Amino acid sequence: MPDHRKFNRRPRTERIAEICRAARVAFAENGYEGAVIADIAAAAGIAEGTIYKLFDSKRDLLHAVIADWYGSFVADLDRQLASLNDPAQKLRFLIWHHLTVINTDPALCRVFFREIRAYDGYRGSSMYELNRTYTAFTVQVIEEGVASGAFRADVPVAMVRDAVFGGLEHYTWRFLAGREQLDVERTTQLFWQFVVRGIAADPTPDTNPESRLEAVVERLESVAERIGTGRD
Amino acid sequence: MPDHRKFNRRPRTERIAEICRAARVAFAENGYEGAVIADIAAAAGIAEGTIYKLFDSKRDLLHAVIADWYGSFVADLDRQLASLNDPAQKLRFLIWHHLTVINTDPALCRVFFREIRAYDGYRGSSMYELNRTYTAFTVQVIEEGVASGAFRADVPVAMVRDAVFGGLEHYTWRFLAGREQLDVERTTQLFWQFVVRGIAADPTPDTNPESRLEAVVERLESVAERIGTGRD
DNA sequence: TGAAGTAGTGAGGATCATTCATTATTATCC
DNA sequence: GGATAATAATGAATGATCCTCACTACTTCA
Repeated sequence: MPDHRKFNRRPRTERIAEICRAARVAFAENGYEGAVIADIAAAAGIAEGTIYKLFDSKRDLLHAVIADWYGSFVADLDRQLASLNDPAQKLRFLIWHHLTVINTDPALCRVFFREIRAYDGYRGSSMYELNRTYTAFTVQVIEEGVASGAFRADVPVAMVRDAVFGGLEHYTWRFLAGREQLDVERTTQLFWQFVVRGIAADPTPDTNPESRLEAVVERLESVAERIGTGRD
Repeated sequence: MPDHRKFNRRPRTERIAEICRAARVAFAENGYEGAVIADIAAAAGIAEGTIYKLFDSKRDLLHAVIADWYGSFVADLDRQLASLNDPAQKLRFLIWHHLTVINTDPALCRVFFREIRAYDGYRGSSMYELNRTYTAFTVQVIEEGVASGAFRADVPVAMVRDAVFGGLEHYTWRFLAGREQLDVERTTQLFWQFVVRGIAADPTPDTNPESRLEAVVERLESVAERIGTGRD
């Protein structure tokens, strides 16, 4: 006897999960704008209106999808970090981890970069909190390094955090946008070294003292100039 | 005698300029999505259709607006750079310049970050070329520094470029999004030092007189810094 | 068994970007 | 000066798409 039921009724949480699955595919394939609610509904086997019974808006649906994905890799980050001792090595791991996430799901990363962070209500949203939780690991590791003397005391922690995530994001855009390949290991190594060592040439150990003194005097002069001319 | 002419006919280039002006205001105030073509047309004193006679699409209009703005500060960057000698100082200037642009027109920067770079056809677009021209200055300066021995030979140039622009962008988001104030001078100084020196503790322990002298100068420099940025 | 509660529907409203047939104005040529 | 071509401008209509809402189907529980 065929099932003539017109409505396919499901428990709320399962329906939500089904919709999220369909939405994740749609957002990843077409981006936020390009994804169409009607298509997502069709893919989930329901009517358009049903989505709006469970989500406030298309943006709300996107947030649910991203939160789900984001949570999946934030979860056990602290456990993985705990197995490392050296702050510099921890920082290296965090860079590697971030690149791995990007490499694993570039499409969703792209949507996140484009739609979540720059969106009006971002600060104060749960997405923001989740992102803070994620980047807090990096902040913590840097502070740890400062405390242990491995990193300089005058490191602007928030700025370095943003240089790490902003830098990796920028660098990986050619991978996120085009078809270029991302070499996680190599990129990790290069970026990590840059962050830890900067770009200045290593101070030459045994140059003659006079030239070093000269360099010091030059710096003094520039100090004097700054004081003298005051604010430009 | 009143002018009964129904159409207000203008030369093509002037009309384009008028539309761009109105569009720039609209995009800055409401973002790309939020800006409405009908409103832009009204502000420019024309009918909706006229915009589509001069621009292919809303996105095309956005590109025109951004290109115009972008070009205005890329133009004389090389002239300004030429007045500096030291690669490190040039790098400092580029960071300062970028922060100044952000500080001067945060609304348009926001639209640029959100809409242009992440957009599908970005690579290969004229926007992309313009951006390359802009960031090429940074690449050039870093390469110059490598050649002169001021920067290490193994510096991953493209990566540092992206760390600079990506890092500054990330860092300034709190300013672009909220109402927080951006301290250009201080941010320049901190970020520049981070890029040049990295975050690792200086390897040379202060046993010999010269390095102790250096430490003293560092303290002097930080005094000068405090004096320099002491206002506001 | 019927009433209350919950899940689901899909046509229609609202908002825009975009098109196009048409009209108005200017330039050109005889 | 008038006809004609070229150009500028119009605004109503189109279509895509998010979202609402009055209503229907199913489930549970008294």
